[in-house]
Amino acid sequence: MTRQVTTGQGVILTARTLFQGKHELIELWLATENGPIKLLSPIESSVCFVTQKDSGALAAIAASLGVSVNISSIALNTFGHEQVASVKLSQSRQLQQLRKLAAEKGITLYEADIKTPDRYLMERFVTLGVNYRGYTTSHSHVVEDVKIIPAQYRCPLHVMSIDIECDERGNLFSIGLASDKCNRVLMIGNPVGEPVCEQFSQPHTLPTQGNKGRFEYVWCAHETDLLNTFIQTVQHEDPDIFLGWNVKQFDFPVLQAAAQRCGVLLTVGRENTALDLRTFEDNRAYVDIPGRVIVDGIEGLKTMTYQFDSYSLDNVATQLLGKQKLIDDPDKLGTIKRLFREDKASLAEYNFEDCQLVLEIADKVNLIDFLILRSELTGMRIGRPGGSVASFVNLYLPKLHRAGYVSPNRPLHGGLASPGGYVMNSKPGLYRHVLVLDFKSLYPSIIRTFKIDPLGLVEGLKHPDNAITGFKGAMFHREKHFLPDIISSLWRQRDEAKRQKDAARSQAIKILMNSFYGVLGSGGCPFYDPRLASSITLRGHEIMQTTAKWIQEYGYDVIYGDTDSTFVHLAQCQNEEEANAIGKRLQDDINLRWRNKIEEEHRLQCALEIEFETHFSTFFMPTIRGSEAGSKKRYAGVTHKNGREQLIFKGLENVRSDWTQLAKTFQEKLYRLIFAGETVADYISSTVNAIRDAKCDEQLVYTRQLRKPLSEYTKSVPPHVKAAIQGDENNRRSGKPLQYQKRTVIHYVMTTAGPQVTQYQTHPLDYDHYIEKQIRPIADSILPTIGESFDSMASQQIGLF
DNA sequence: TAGTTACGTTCAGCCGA
DNA sequence: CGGCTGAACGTAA
Repeated sequence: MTRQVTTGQGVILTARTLFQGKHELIELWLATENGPIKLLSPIESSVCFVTQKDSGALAAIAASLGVSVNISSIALNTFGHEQVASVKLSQSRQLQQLRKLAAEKGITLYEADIKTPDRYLMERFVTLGVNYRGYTTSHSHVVEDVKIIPAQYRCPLHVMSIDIECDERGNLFSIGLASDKCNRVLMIGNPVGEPVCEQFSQPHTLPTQGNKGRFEYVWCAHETDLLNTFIQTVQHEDPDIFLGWNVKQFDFPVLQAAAQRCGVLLTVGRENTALDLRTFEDNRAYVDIPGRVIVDGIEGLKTMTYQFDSYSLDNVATQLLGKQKLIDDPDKLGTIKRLFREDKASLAEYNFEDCQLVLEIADKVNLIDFLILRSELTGMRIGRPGGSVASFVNLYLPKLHRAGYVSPNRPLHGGLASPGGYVMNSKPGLYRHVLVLDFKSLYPSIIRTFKIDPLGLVEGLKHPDNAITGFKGAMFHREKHFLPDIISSLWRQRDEAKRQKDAARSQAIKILMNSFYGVLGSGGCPFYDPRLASSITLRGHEIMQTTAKWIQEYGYDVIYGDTDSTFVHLAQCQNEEEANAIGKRLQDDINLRWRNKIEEEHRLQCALEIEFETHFSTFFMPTIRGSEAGSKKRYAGVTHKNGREQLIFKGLENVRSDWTQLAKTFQEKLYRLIFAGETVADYISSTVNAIRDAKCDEQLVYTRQLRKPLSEYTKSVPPHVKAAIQGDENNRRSGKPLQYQKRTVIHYVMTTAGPQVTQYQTHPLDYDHYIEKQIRPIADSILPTIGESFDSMASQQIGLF
């Protein structure tokens, strides 16, 4: 067999370790403009480190386990300045065994938790795009003995949206697939309007068209047929990315269970490899498909920092696209089962619609672009959610090795606490003309300016004469550091992305920059050190307090501030133009003063930047309930954006998902009236009347999360838990599946018999409860500022009952 | 298959009247 | 019954 040298470029879709007898291989699947390519690269050994003083003892432990290791000295040190030796194992699977026994004998291994493919890629600085060089043999798409280096490379990826329909036991009804090239619903049953016919167990023979020809039907005789048809379709269409809604936790696990039941191997991976599903005790599932990325829309939106009250597809589609799903009913499962029995055309429509909605949502927010950019920046694989710590390690570790250190291990018990942001006491009241000045990306700018960095801390403590003083005893070396430069580079890239109006790139960079502080303050990060986190946050305290002092010296009143923002009341101000001018001047003055101060006191270049961001023409800062003191993290105000008046709520009931719609609407209208200087007595009394007259019943539903399993509410039983217990009691009695045992959302109302889930409400709504608990507190928090009270205004009504 | 702390509100549940 | 404390939740940044 002749081996031919081949080279090329691609983007990494999946990476894993393969075991071929005694040999280990890295397998990378790439997407290229000429189709998928599989790269194979032999790994000689997997590496971790041990201090040289422990290396003899470790060798003895390895020998006792029969593990063959190669321990050799290397010019690297721990952060504690101990010399280390590299530990090479030919069988990486034995590493955890070795680590465990070593730990029992008090020997620490370093970097033993880094997965082989991750190390392979990070040591080569490869994130997403690669140039490869290797050899092809019989299969032109397989390249062996590969060498890779990073490349700026992109090619289009083929995204296929997938959604399944099934009953509560996971018996499959249909599988919907949607992409640029393939729009199909695979359905168990017979063609719509056709008589029952055995021959339709042969799929693909007669695709009929769905509504308006948007998709084809493929009829399947039974579950096994459906699964095989699904596998054939996937292999034929060969997508790079599967996209779905909760697809990792639901669709693929259900498909896998069905496949096992039917004795089918779910060979949906490239080269007909099988899907790999691992489930854990807490019911979480991890799915891998060799050669294909799996993107969950929900995880993706969360990674992009989108937030929704509910992540149901219906709700997110409504919020983002302004659409409704075909079926929006409380008994969704019942409807789906009925449609499967009686109206398969409608079920197919519904199934396909969901596939399309996910594609549209992904399109709308540029999800795939974002994930690709994130992968390029961090080295996380495209479909991987979270991974802030792993991203940091990916970026930092290879640089650290080149500076002569190995990574420390993460603290055993989560590490010590470290202070967070500075929140100023507020001055409560109703104001005209309040400015908000924000430090842009405060924590990243502090890291940049004051050279906060794990290596910098080690080197700074070693050479305090050439270091910047931090907090909690920290010293940071003036030159030896990585993070400040990583942030500076990201900052430049972000400015460039903004200039090119590349929102996805700008967003991906911002999220990455902002994750660095969180990572350094997390006990889950190997570089965690309270001196790092505190040197960021406590510098933030100093900056906030000094800024507020300066503003007050100019003669303006600082009424509040939180972490990176300062609220300034302009008592003498007459109009918006004047306010804007003052805001601009404050911004420029403060920036100049910080530049000078940091140059003078620290001989550092200031990267801090304050920005005049908002002018509230009217602003309300409440007191803490039942107190004279000003509140924190709760306020409301009116801004003017593009000539349009906008009422903004922060932290108040209006933006809280656990208050009723009644309360939110009431608060918004009440504030509008008060801000406009109008009377409120009529509005309040009419609202109270309307509640008692049963005119607001639809708005009285409470929505709340059950954030842990129902059985774990042992210390107290709050209302939503009471409702959940009673709801599932009803379910149990009527033989229905239990709804509230796991973490979930609950909708309930307050009745004269206490909290009840909406589904099983037996008693009348307790209107007094809603007036006292949803209306009164909202009125009470703002009425005193206009010299009124809820009791005096609602007294006529209350007197009547 | 590990980003953070700070904060306010409501309610349950306990204690002592 | 009121007063107090802590659990639970959701939020700001």
